[in-house]
Amino acid sequence: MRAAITLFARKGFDATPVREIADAAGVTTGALYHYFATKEDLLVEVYQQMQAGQRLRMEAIADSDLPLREKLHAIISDVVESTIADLDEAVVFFQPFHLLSPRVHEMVRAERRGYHYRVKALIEEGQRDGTFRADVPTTLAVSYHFGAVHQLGL
Amino acid sequence: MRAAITLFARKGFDATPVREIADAAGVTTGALYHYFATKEDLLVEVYQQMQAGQRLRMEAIADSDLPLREKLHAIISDVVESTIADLDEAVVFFQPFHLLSPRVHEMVRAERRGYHYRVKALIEEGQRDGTFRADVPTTLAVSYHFGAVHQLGL
Amino acid sequence: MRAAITLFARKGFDATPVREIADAAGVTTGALYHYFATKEDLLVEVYQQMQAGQRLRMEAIADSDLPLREKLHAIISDVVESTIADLDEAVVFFQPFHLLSPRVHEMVRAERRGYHYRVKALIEEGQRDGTFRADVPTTLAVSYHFGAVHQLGL
Amino acid sequence: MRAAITLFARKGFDATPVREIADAAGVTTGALYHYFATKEDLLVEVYQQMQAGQRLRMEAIADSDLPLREKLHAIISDVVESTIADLDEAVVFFQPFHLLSPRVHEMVRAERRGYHYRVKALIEEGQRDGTFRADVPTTLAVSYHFGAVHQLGL
DNA sequence: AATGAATGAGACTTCATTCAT
DNA sequence: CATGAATGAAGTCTCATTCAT
Repeated sequence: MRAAITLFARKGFDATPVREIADAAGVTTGALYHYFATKEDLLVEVYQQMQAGQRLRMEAIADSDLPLREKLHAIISDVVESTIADLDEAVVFFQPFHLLSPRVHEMVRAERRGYHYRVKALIEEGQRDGTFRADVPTTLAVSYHFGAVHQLGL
Repeated sequence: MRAAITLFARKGFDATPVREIADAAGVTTGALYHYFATKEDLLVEVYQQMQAGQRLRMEAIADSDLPLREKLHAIISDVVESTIADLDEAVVFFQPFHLLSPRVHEMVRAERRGYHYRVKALIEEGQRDGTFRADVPTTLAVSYHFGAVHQLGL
Repeated sequence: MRAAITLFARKGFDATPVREIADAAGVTTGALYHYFATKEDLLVEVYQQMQAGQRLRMEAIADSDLPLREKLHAIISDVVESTIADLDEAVVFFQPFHLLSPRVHEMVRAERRGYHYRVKALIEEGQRDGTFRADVPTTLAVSYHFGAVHQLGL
Repeated sequence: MRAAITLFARKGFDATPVREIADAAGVTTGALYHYFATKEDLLVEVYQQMQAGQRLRMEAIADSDLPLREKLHAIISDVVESTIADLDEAVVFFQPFHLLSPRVHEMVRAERRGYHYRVKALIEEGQRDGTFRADVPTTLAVSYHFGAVHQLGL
């Protein structure tokens, strides 16, 4: 999966032959197909692993007892830091996922929805208790900042 | 080129057979190859057309005699509007271009650099004459806002 | 298609690589796939051609104004003769078609049904007008004789 | 071997992966290869088992002290009955064996020859002592009737 | 200029078979 | 004896590109 991430980041999914992934990983294609039924399956598992990691870290922060303002700061920082920490992973992760198979597309969307939903809840909590301004649509705020962050990372 | 944009947006460059573009355009592959030497050439011309349009509109605004603040507003608005006006084009345009061929990559980078350079100049002008705050790195400001805008558009 | 018939007869469908058919036909695999979308498609067309020929000849006899007894004789003779005339074709044709794809299977069954139905009608006509014995189930008679003939041919 | 027969009957030899046979039999491929050196070997043993059974039953009848006419009747009946009793086995058994490996091919031919030889001997005995008509080529009679029977069975 | 059949390299995937454990 | 991961050759099919007409 490491090899796959690196190559998908560098050349894109379609432009990366399975053979090359296998070589980079030091296995034969046969062996690779022993563990991943399909090239797409490999992609799916890569995404799942990345998303699970990101979600877990976010939830740990959200469930902590930091003040709201610091929670949000920590969450955004985590995105920036993890992006920088593994650029290949980030490149794959923030790829226009509508180009990928419908299966991956739907999976990413679902995860993303959950992620945004949780962050939105935090902001709304802040708006209610006066920590944050309440005169801006929450969704817009979320999208705008994440968008900016992602773009910076890449 | 219209057909190519639509298909590249929907399925990605690698996943779009030349044959399909030709069919969608109502020509034969032979005819298509008469005008574009290569599939990649077609992509290059698509990018050039899109970039030329965007740059021209930006420069018209920058060279106008609007007040600085309104110039920047108009430029950003133009990005948002043109994104919305032709989503397929936008999807192709804001694709991670490092995945495309080195040739396209370099072309896009060069154009992008020029575009940012011009916008940065406007901001710096504003910072000098007191229109804008001067305590933020200009580059960061540019990237952050364009990043946010792009992300919103898609 | 000639090349395909020969090879399918000699080695069976599964055991015949597309490459080999193309070579035998003196074309490239690419060209072959230009005309037949799939290896299975090629098989389907081979069957259709064979069945159309056989049915046409049978119907010509059935619609002629020969006496009934001679019609049946001619039909059976035609099966024997065409079997001998092109053994490769016969080998493919009388293969256990349930092993082939469901699509071919169903097509062959449908044709076969039509063929048997026509022959059965002739026999029944003969039974009604006293030309043939009427104390044997028609279906059994048809199956028995065709079975014998096919087996002899192969 | 049971599993193999079922699958060979249903999908054909070439279209049946060893893995699937092993799974159906509830063993691992490794274990299967412990008992059969080759996929083809498995096929050979399947055929041998089927042929041995059929030949033994035939010889028991031929060596009995039934009258000739009843012997032949019993032999044909046995073919019909055993065909019906295990259709999967019959499907494999009456497959166009020239498609199988030369080794199996030759084995089947040899057995078949022996079988036919014995039956032919019975018929000739009957022709000499006047039980059967002697104005038909024996070989043709044998082939014709077995062919019909096989075809009916399948 | 247009056509579209042909090319052939290369992609994904399967599978009989082996072998260290 | 059994396991099942690993091997790698081979198979089907796709597709960018060419070229005679």
